[in-house]
Amino acid sequence: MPAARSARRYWLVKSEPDSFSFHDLLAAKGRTTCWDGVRNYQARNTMRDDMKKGDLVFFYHSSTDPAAIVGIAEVTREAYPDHTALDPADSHFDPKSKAESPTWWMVDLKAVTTLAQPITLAQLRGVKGLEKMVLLQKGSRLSVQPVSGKEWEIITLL
DNA sequence: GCCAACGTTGGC
DNA sequence: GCCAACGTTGGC
Repeated sequence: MPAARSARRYWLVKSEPDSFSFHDLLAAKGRTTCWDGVRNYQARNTMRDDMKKGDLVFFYHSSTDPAAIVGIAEVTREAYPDHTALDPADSHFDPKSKAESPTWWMVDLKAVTTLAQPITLAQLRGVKGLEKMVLLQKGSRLSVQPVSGKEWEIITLL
């Protein structure tokens, strides 16, 4: 038997809906996609080291009006190498990444729930208890980020 | 479209 | 190791 897993953790991923929307995730095979193309080390570390199968993820639409959390997804596969970094034809190609020692990693995400009503960024900014949420920090642009258990509870109860 | 904030790169 | 220059993110 594997050791008892630690408590489920919570995350938030950003996507520009013009590139890949929550609707696109719902339409994907198995409602699942690999979260490729992340090229930020902090976000990479989160995916490679911290996101575990069964963790839940807010799916956030950025650079759109209004920016908002639109759905919930689940981690269904833990970190594996991001193949797009090794493909010269891919826009996310990174010549410094090697197959034998990948620089970039990704997880699989599966759509779980569409929010009946998107929760907008402006709305989140007014919610007590979310003052320290990474998403709401000035200048925050991390595309894969942690959400505390308390923050998750507050938001899902809105 | 603007631009502030941020991460990365590269010269020194 | 510093830091200016650059490219990107993402709200507005």
